[in-house]
Amino acid sequence: MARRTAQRAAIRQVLEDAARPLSPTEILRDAQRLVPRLGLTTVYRTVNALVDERWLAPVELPGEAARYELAGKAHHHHFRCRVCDSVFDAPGCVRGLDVLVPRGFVAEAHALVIYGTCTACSRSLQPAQELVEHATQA
Amino acid sequence: MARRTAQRAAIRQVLEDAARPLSPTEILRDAQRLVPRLGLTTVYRTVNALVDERWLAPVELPGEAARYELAGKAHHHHFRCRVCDSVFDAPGCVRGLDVLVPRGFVAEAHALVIYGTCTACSRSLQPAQELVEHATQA
DNA sequence: ATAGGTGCAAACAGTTTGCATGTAT
DNA sequence: ATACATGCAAACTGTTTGCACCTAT
Repeated sequence: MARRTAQRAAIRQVLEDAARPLSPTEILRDAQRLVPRLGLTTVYRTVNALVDERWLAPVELPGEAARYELAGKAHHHHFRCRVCDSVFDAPGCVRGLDVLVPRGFVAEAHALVIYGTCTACSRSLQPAQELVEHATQA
Repeated sequence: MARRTAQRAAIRQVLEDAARPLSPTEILRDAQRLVPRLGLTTVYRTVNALVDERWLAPVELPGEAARYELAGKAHHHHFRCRVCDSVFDAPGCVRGLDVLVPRGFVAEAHALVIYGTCTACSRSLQPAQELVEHATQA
């Protein structure tokens, strides 16, 4: 990461502006508005480099592509909307995780993902669900 | 899953005997002791079928291949050993997850993975770590 | 006899790497 | 000028699919 290039600036910009963790393809899509010729390879290479230098933190999710967010945030977890597939930060943590750790095991870290419906999708889902039920009954 | 075949019997056997969730390759390795000609394709197909008919439950992990365990267990979570990469059940759950859910979001499910060192690896790690420190200092 | 199952090889998706070209320094 | 960065295409890994052969029913 020795040079200042347009693509790197664009990628950093996108991640700084992001309200939530982004996947490589999301980063590509957003950053291409700034640098249209940007390739997915460069996104991967840059993101990996930014993770290595601790500017980014990977947000890994069960059975899915990792998302990336700015490093250095306070300990938190993530919420994944099942409708729009977006991932959001869920600030805070819970106590008493120790009771889950089997005897003799040593816990060092944990990852928690909450699945559900985000605000925007809850709103637009209401009418959609009615339609589905309607269609199913008909 | 209409027919009773040697490979399916072997796969089921392995999963019934397993003390912890297994990945497709782990299933293959173990089941090949019973049916040497077994192929990975069949493991995938069978596992997927068993998940469809709710005999198996997938255990999906951040950034890793899914493991599979018998369905119908009580709600629980998982512990992943960073030394041997095995996954273990972590019985129980924690309360108070709701506080993490952003306002307006609707939570439906959650997944929790605890990372650390399992009993067996904690034991064998002690001498190994000393070796590492020794080597590093030297 | 025949529908269903198996295994190989090929297809696939997501990610990484090799290499020739381009560009910040 | 030159080392570093980019983008394409090819390689790779884990998983799925097509197809000819096999086998439980």
